[in-house]
Amino acid sequence: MPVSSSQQVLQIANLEIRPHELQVLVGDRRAGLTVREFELFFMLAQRRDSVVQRPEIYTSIWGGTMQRRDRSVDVLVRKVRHKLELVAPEWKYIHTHFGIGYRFSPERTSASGDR
Amino acid sequence: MPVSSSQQVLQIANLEIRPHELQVLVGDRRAGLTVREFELFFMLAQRRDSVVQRPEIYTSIWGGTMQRRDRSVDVLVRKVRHKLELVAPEWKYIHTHFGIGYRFSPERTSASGDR
DNA sequence: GAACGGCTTCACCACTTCTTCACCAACTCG
DNA sequence: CGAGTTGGTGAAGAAGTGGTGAAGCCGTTC
Repeated sequence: MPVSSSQQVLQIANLEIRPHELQVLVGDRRAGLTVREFELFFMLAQRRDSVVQRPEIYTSIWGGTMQRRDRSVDVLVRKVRHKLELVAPEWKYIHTHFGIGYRFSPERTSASGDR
Repeated sequence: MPVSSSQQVLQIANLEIRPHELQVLVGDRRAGLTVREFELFFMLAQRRDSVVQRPEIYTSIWGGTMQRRDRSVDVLVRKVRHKLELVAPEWKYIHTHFGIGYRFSPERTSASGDR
């Protein structure tokens, strides 16, 4: 039977994203994201290289409308970044666009060892 | 006559899994799983290293749709883990992924660093 | 019909994750 | 440069999820 595109495994840069398992892998290492964290990361990854506005991110994950000054998205981004840094220290995936939102674009940083 | 792939004996780590006998062996020791327990274990073992979501496990064993808060899968996992620990105390086979499901990956638990 | 084994359900508890808050750093604009 | 706004971060309480032992149910065996 066919697999919907949202369930297909994504291979981006050094990442393997498995929607069906809610897993993000860097080589043989697991990022260990929670369900919410994965939803955020996957949602951004699907829109690779585009800036996604905060309210849109919020609605996509929590549904409903984001309140002004709600920090839920920021906190979630922080946690995802942290966990990814543990498994891929020399990479940056989520970039901040001040006053707008976030953008997923894998970029290698200037650290030495790649593993 | 030919044997379907799901009936082939699986050799994984220190385990021998015989689908046609519904037996799991560790060396010459039998795990002594019941039919249900074997179904669970075998189903996960066939998907080695992938995270299988709870509702999928449920459907695979009981059929139908898993109710929210249904603990059948958890309890079954508990029993399988227990019986395997009796025959292979220094191994872990079934790993929990919080909020998602379970993953079969044989790992030695004793104090010897490997990664 | 009593004993037994396996399956299901329940309740309690430990642990993980989520949400919110406060404080500080970074950025924008005049 | 200074005021105001936006994002980064750590922490704490709340909420959710899984581990676990045991009781009840059911069919089978003796």
